[in-house]
Amino acid sequence: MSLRVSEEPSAYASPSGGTWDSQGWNTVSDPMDSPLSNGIMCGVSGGGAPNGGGGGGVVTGSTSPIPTGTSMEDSKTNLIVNYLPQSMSQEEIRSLFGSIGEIESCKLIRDKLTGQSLGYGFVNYVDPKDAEKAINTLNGLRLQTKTIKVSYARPSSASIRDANLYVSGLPKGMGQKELEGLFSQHGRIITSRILLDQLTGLSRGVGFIRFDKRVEAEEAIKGLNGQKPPGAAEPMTVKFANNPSQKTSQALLSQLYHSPTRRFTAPLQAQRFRLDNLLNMAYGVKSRFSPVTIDGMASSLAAGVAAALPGHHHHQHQHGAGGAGSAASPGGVSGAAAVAAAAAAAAAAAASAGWCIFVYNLSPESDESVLWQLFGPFGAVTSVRLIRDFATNKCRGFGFVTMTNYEEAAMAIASLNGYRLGDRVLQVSFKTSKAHHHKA
DNA sequence: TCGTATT
Repeated sequence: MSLRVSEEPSAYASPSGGTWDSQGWNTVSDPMDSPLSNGIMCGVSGGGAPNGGGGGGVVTGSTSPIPTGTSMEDSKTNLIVNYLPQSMSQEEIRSLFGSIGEIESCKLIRDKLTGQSLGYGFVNYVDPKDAEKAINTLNGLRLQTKTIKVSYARPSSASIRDANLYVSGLPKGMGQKELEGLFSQHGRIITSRILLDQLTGLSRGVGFIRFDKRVEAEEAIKGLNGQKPPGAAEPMTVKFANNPSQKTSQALLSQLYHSPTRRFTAPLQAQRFRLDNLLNMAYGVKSRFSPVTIDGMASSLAAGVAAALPGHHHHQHQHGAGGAGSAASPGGVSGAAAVAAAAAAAAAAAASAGWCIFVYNLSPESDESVLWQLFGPFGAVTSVRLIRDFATNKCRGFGFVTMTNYEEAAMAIASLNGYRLGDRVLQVSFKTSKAHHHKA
């Protein structure tokens, strides 16, 4: 069975740079306004606002990290991590959660076709104490526009799949608690959310309910679809939610399919946007100023961009006659496949290179998570490294953070340099000795 | 009238 790719450019294949993962600076909170000690929501919350008052404010949802009413015998070390930023890789997750304790295994769930992150993953610790510590320290951590959720994973089984409901026609005045009250008679609710209008913050009258078990969701549909909520004038619609990622798979494939011929003919500027768009779609790489260079593919583009960047000490690449177009498919045998491979290579390079930032005047008690907390809200963080004293294992007062995108790194530096952390004033700058850091 | 929660 072959893959059918639409000939029509889909709305998602627009080269004009629009992405469904719209992350903007407007959603990045000012660190001055949210001290670290308040930036993390710990443990079991009694149902307070899950978004920490910041972020996009598009949705409201429950984030109780510990499954109530379930024995935890089988989930003392294995965690599920939800609401991960689109650009976060498995290795970044390992880096983040590895700062808590030894990890037995770690897996980011990806779309089978495109490799796109589905926004959640699993971290299994060796020691149950570390799993508990990860929930207490990392649940509610804000990374980019997301607030991650860290909770014990339920035992995997078919009965808990496809248990997510989409509800529309809710009274605008109905809140999350009332929504849960309505649905809880049919089973245990894992998450609920009501979508809010971006501008007004008011309910859009639609939401999601995820039950623990699919049978519970089925019963809820039977009992509530077409019913009027208490006091409501109109009936609501309750149905299974769309299966995620279908649309994005199509979009990426369509994008790849339409790319090859244009790669040869488009002017340089257009090609740069196209490459960026490809990266964006493939891995959520946002910036047009990625420091990545891809040998034989886009090195001249990258060099050209690099030359225009202040404070960028990137070493010069020899850009041969091939230039930007030289990586396109040989002989056009499999254009889409070639571009897909090139995009994958570019994205892999993007994931392993970046802008290295020097952070000075950290307290001896600091750990890696503080670096994630400080820099995560500004954009894609590839890795953090806290320098410790060999004997005491205490922080020697400095560390390094690698960020994927120049603009995000620059914004982080501008914002965090001089930031008061406890009784210390941080010094934050691009690392000066080397151009940028490549992970081993 | 649809965000990304079970390897």
